[in-house]
Amino acid sequence: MQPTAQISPAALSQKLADSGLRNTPQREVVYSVLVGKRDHPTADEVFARVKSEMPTISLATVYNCLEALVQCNLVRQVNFERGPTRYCPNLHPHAHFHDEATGATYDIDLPPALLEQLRSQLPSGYRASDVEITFRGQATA
Amino acid sequence: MQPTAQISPAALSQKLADSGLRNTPQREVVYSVLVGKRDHPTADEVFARVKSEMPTISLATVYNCLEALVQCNLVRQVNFERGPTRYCPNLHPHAHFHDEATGATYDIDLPPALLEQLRSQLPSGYRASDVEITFRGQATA
DNA sequence: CCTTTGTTTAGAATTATTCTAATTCTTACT
DNA sequence: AGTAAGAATTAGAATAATTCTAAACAAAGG
Ligand SMILES: [Mn+2]
Ligand SMILES: [Mn+2]
Ligand SMILES: [Zn+2]
Ligand SMILES: [Zn+2]
Repeated sequence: MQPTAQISPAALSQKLADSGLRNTPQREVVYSVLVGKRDHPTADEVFARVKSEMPTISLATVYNCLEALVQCNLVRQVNFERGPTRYCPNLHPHAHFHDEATGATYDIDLPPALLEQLRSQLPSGYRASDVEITFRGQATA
Repeated sequence: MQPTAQISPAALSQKLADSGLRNTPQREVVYSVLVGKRDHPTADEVFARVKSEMPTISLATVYNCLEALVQCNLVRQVNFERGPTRYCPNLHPHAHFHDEATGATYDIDLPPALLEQLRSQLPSGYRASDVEITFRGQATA
């Protein structure tokens, strides 16, 4: 759960450019907030964290920035039931564990072979671009 | 994808009673609509189908009935991203395939051994009461 | 019957998110 | 530099799914 390799501002700009998007101070700070505390915050939580660094930013902009980061594949959206969307900058394929008691979310690494095994369960004709795995329960650690 | 074994009204009543709930005509028709067409309908879709049999039912009641059926474990809720909750009367452990193009949802059976393998990936201290697996992609069948 | 408790219902409220339209910023040309 | 065009930001309104509220209705038990 240690902070992931932060990509450089230049790399961020490049990734955005690859999707036809510009870099902006808002996008940089939203991204840095996400990598700074990888606890799968909601847009509201990101907003609160970003405001302390950039008090004039608006919630709409936070939503826009998050959308931009998702679009250029620097951030993943994570959903539990109908709760607010959460944001995850961990790009390695991984599953999520949602602790029902505390609401905390943990990344769970999965061996690629297991993911392949899962995919292989699909009947022919089903082409999956993505597999999403969520554990729900209680973490006593 | 054939209609699953319909449980009898008596069994439905029993299941409801087990959770301290009564059976009602509304709950029976909501349940029968779900088993009648197992395409993972939303509450709105259930509402539309139920209305043709019971035109006076309200949307609030459909939500209440669905909640009751979920509570007594006759129906599962299924969510894709932030879309409206869908309802599934297939009680066997299974995954879902969500066709991005058509919006259709298919049940995918999984060998219990594979589910066990997934669970075994959890670090000690993580007790999962539930695993949820969703494929996203395109079904050409 | 009468009471209690559960259920249904219509409509209001809530919540997360998206949309709108005005302003500001960047970029690229002249 | 000066200007036009396109992008991004912003505040606030709108939307959509769901839940809540409070009143009416129904069933069950004494
Ligand atoms: Mn939760
Ligand atoms: Mn879809
Ligand atoms: Zn994650
Ligand atoms: Zn299903």
